[in-house]
Amino acid sequence: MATEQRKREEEADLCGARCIHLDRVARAREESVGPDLLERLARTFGVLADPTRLALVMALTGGEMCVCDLAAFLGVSPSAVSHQLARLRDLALVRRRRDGQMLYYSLDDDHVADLLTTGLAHMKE
Amino acid sequence: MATEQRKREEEADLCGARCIHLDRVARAREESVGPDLLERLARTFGVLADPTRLALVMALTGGEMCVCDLAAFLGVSPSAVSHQLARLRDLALVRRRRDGQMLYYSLDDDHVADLLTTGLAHMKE
DNA sequence: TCAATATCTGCATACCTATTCATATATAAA
DNA sequence: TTTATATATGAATAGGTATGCAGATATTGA
Repeated sequence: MATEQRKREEEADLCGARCIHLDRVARAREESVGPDLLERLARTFGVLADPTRLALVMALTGGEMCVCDLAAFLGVSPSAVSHQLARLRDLALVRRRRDGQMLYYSLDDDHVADLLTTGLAHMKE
Repeated sequence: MATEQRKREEEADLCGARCIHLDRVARAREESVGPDLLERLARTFGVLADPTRLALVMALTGGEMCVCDLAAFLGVSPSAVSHQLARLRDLALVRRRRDGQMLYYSLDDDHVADLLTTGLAHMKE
């Protein structure tokens, strides 16, 4: 970790920029989160970066739905929806409940809906 | 718009799923946002979907920084940072202020920081 | 006006991802 | 146990994207 920071400082001299405010760069480093958390957070936002999948998540804010409901709503194949749901599950954005042959999906917690409302609030300005 | 919904309903019969809860699908449609807004929102999350660019935005939560500061902090070329900042500007996530030859970037509003904190809160569970 | 610095942008490439198809798994009913 | 339905998953492909490089633009100062 410390070696990586050193490496970055050296590269700073090589990349042609010489106007660096060392204090601000240092503070940004102190406040920065670890690479693993950063990676996971980026993938979480990445899940919301597709219109189809975003519509899927927004639909679930109204309550649980099964895979075929979502496929009908989105106008895509159940297979595509299942792939997308697997990504959402992998990042713990949704959870599922089995009832017979069907699986009902819902949002994992309130944070997910919060992200949508905050994002929408930013649009309206 | 109405024709598009009809099309989706027809496709629902073709894609092999027959367990549809029409009421839930209908409600999801009523509550859904327009495709343009959906597209823009998806691109907004997409901007936050890259670890490097996410680190960039998080750095700006601590105050404004110029391009070379960010390049040094991230360990990438000023060119790459500039490309990324262009995307962030395009979606109004950041704004810039010129002072002489340098451009200082900062977050556009509090929503951006809110997205980060909500996302991080979701990680810690 | 000319040179230097900081930033921007078009192009090319390597990587990532969304979808479809085919197939596998799981549950229910006959 | 066989069949049908609902969902999951691996592989392949097409489209999107992050990056670096080269050149362009903007501001400053001589």
